[in-house]
Order: sequence, then structure tokens, then C-alpha cells
Amino acid sequence: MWSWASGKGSSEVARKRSLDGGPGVAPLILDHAAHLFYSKGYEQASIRDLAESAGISPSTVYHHFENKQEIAYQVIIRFMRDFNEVTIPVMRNPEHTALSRITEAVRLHIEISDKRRPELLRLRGFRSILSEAQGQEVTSLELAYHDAMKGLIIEGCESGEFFTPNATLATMAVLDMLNGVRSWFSQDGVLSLSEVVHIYTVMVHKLLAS
Amino acid sequence: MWSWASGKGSSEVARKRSLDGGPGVAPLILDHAAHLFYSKGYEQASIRDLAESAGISPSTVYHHFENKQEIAYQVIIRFMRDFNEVTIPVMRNPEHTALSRITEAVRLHIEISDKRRPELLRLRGFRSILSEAQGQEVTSLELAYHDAMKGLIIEGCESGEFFTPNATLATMAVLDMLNGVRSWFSQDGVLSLSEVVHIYTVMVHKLLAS
DNA sequence: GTCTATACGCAGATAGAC
DNA sequence: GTCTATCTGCGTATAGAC
Repeated sequence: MWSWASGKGSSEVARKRSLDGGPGVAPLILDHAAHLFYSKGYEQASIRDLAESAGISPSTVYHHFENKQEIAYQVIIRFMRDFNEVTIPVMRNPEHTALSRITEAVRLHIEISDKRRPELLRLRGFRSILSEAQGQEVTSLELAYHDAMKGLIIEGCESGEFFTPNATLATMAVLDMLNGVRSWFSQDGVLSLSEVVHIYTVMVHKLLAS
Repeated sequence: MWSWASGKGSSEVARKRSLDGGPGVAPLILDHAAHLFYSKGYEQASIRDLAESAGISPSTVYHHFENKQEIAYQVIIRFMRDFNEVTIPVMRNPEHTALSRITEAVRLHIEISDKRRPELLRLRGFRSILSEAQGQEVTSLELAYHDAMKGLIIEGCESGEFFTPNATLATMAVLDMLNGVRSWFSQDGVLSLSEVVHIYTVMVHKLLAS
């Protein structure tokens, strides 16, 4: 299973309901949509495909969601909420050093991205199909994560643990590095995910070394 | 203009022809296609859109290309060939140190990616629409670039200029960092492209520092 | 809430005149 | 080589019975 077992966000509740065979039809549709969008792409995945995959009729899909775009939005947003809910408190925890916080952040980022890979549709491509309000919601969640990472890097610089020529670009570099992993990592490769996590942790430390 | 003035690849010849008002209709179509695919996405850009943009009729498009997929393939492949033709010799030049070669590679990667941004459709999304043979051609060009960078990193480690816990992952990290730039860099931002190049050069050096 | 049947438009692609 | 006109299928979305 690809769903991420440690989540405590709103989608977790909904997902559990659907596993119980309860009334949660909408989250079940979202799960199938995430897989289809991931494997075929948003445009290639038709409502008919989605209905067949979920074992329901196309009109039932429209009973639960206004339109196709709304489905993509829900998939994106429930993932991002869960992601931020777990990672941001870790990055902001004042009881730990910047070094230990970013170590944990690297691990969480890579692990969650791997476990919920189908939900990580290409955000950039999706922005064009979202409405104004939906796009702003996605942006604000992106920004919250981005800011937490940047804040952590700045704190590390202030404490003398880190050094970087530019905290904003260092943030982009680290996030692009971490996001890249899911695009090439494979379970079949020579390295396990935990080995990748370890090596990436070392590289992020070097990138930010004082 | 977005086209990249220093290229010497096959597409450069074709592009010049079209600028001369000569018989180069196909490259003109590719230029418009690159822009449309970039701004609207491959699926959203219809043949009718493309024909209108290029000032021709839809059937003229089909006179020059077999189908829509072939157009996407040509856009991708002519960019990748030009890109590799410029960057790989620099990375392999035995007359320079690994440090100076990677410095130049960082600059070229970021500058070309910026100048020819429209042609850099998201490759990963496009793989699904390409034929077997087309996909292999794209893969082999990707691999050639990847291998040149990895070779350079390994040489730097052997000469004592670099150190990394894993040359393959260091390659992925550097390439993901560099590819990320085009997704967030804007001319309107506080930093110029040359400032970004400088900061990224420092960060790549740190990432690979011995 | 779920289904069957279907409206409607626009997509890719082609025919055939000029 | 370029055009106008058109074929054909599949896409999203809806109507209305059960």
C-alpha cells in the first residue's frame, strides 16, 4: 500500500472510513484518482477511467465532485495539508538544534514523498487547471513549507551551525534536491530508501556547512 | 527572443533558414509548438492552436509532421542535442581542472535552461506519449549528459578536488538542483540570473567539497 | 446514491481542390 | 504546399429512472 500510515490529517480520518467499508466514497475516489493521475497524467485520465478504476459509474463521480478539476484539487490539497502538518512542527521545534531538525526534515521529506508518491502529481503542471482561489490555497501551503525550511536555515546560520551565501536560494536548492528523489528513486535500485536518506542527509549538511 | 544564440546544432541551421524567410516551415512550427506546449501544456495545446499561432492551417501542420506526438518529440530532441553538444565537451575537457569544469557546467546549464525555457517541457510527463524508439533516444541523450556529469564528479574525487559519499547520488542532487532553477527563476525577481549562477556555483562547490 | 443513456463540443486527423 | 471542409471518436458533464 502506498498510503502513508503515520498521517493524522483530515484525509487520514476519511481514508480510514473508506477502509472500514463505511460511507466514505469520496476519499476512495480520490485515492483512485491519485493513482490514475500519477500513472497516466491528469489529462490522459478520463472520468470514465476513474469510474471504472473505482468500480462505480461516471455519474456517481459527479455526484460526489463538482467536476474533474475539483478532484485534482482535493488530491493535491489533502496531501499538502498532511505533509505540512507533520514536517513544519519538526522544523520549528525550538528544543532541537538546527542540525538535528534539518536531519529529521530531510528524512521526513524523502520518506513521505516516497510513500505517497501517487499523490504528488506535478504541481507546476496542475497550477494551470486550478481556479484562482484553489491556486492561492496551494500557494499558501507551499509557502508555509518553504518558509519553515528557510527559517530553519536562517536559524542555523545565526547559531553558527550553518553557512550559506543566500538563504533563499539555499532553500530552493535543498527543496529541489529533495523533490528530485521521487522522480528517480526505485525500490529495485542498488540503494534502499534509508541509504538514500543517509547520503542526502550528508549532502545537505555539506551544502549548508559553516 | 528566447532562442539560444550560441547553438551550433542541427536545429540552429534550420532556425536560421526560417529567419531568412527561406523554406524552413517545419522549424517555425517547432518554435511555436515549444511556446504553446510550455504555456498551455501538451494536451491543452491543440493542433488548431498551433496552426493559428504559426499563421497556417491545421492541415499544413500535418503536411510537415506525421502527428502531434512527433512534434513534441522533435521539440524535445533538438533541444537535448544542442544542450549536450555544448555542455558535454566542456565537462570532458581534460585541459581544465574538475573544479573549473564544473563551474562552467553550472553556468551553462542554468543559462541554456533559462534562454530556451519554452523547449524544456517537463520531460517526465512527456515520456508517456513518446513511442518506444523515441523514448530510447531521449533516454540515451539524458544518460549521456548524466554520465558526463558523474564522470566529472568522479574525476574530481580522484584528484582530491571533490569528496562525496556517493557519486551517483551527488550527480542526481546537482542535476535536480540545477533543473529546479528554471521552475522558480524570474527576471522580475530580486536576483539576476548571473547572481543566481554565482550563488549556485558556490553551493555546488560546497556540496562536493573535499 | 447509484445507475443507464445521452447531449454536446472539441480533439486529432484526412480528403481533395487549387 | 497550402487551403476549406469534414470525418470520427472520445472527452466532460447531465437527465432522469430506480
